[in-house]
Amino acid sequence: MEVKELKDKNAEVKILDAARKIFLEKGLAGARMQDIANEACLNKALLHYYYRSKEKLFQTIFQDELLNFFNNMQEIMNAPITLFEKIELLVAKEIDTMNSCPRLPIFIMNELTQDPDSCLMKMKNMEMHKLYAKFRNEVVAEIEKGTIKKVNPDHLFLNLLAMTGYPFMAKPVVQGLFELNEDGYSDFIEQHKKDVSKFIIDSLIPIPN
Amino acid sequence: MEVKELKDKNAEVKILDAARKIFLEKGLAGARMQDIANEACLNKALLHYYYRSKEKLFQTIFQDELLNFFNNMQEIMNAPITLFEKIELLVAKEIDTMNSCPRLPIFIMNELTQDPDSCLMKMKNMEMHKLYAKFRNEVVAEIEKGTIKKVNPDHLFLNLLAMTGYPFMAKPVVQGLFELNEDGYSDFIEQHKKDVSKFIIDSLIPIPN
DNA sequence: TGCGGCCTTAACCAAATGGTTAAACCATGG
DNA sequence: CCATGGTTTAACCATTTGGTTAAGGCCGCA
Repeated sequence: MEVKELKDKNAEVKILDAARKIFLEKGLAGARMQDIANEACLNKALLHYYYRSKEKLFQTIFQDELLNFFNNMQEIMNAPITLFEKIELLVAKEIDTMNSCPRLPIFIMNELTQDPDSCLMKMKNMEMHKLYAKFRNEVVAEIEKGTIKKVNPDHLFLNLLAMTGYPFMAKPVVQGLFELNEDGYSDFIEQHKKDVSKFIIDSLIPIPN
Repeated sequence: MEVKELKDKNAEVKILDAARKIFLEKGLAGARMQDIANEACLNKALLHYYYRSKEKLFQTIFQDELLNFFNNMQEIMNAPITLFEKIELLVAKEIDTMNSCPRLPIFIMNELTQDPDSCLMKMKNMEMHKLYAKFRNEVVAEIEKGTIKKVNPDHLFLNLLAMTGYPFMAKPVVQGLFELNEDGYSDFIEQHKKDVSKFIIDSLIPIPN
């Protein structure tokens, strides 16, 4: 029985891993069930045995990746650290996550764009807004204390997400624009991590009188 | 002859317009030739008559949109205005362009990700790097004059692109996060336009002694 | 060893999809 | 008024694709 369970799990996991890879690479519309089966070294019928349809399999993967995508945020938002530390951590961890899976952000955003209604629902379910409210409140509090400049927290947070996510979504453009090969791109991203933190935090430090 | 030419153009243009709409909406893999034909109120065979294949039709559209996407940059980079004015103009015009076609950036980036090799080639053809070099040189010059802080022009420029492009690419997330309906989103983007310019320019102004 | 139930697969199916073709259409010029 | 050229269409075709099924395999168990 143990051996069988192991095998089961392996089959299911193999499918999931393969599906993740193919869907991330080609998106829902571009992915073929046969590609996933090949990637998993399994028969196509297996996919339908474990997951009823392409759509179901996709939703399984997508839900997972969406959580993955916003996971760091959850942790960091609730950590007992200063605002500046939160910003630094958010930037660093977000970039690290994407570095380990560069197609994640463009995949997520593209599929969400294809089906924005389900997006709003999912984000409600994940209580994204409540999560973000913590950040916003802290920014407002710091402004009232006078420890940071008066800025709009919404735009601040969006800019943070933008500067961390965009370099991955626009990877080919970045490589073309700055004439970077793969190694050069990696180095660039590593610099970018520090640059973004500094950029944001500098923008918040009040002008000394 | 005039009438026929008019008709010709109308048919070709109708196909192109329809294709643009469908491809932008669903991407290359998700778009169906029949969808395009329906959208254009024409027979599917017409598409193949004017453009040999789906791939050819797509390339026509894509090349066009890529130019459209980087068009503002070209103009503004060469204008005889100050660096700060260039930054303001870049942000404003880039956002205006995307506002009139919100799916453009995610479409471009997603398709480029699907085929990064052709991306590098296209960007070489468009001399993007030469175009960007103008901006970089101006930043370096201003730094040497001491009129702006010492910053890395590459990251500065990437951040500019990121903050302008990301809000459109991540539109569903932005709407979910800040609980915005369509009107609220439009207003938010309009604020964002000003916010980003200010954010960048403030980050460049040297700290007064 | 053989029974029984879950796994796995090759073969198959219907629908969708990109693409072709041959015939009809239609304005123009002789 | 017909011949001619490009233009438009309905019907058709081959392949791909998501999905099904029925037969066999494998494993623990008696």
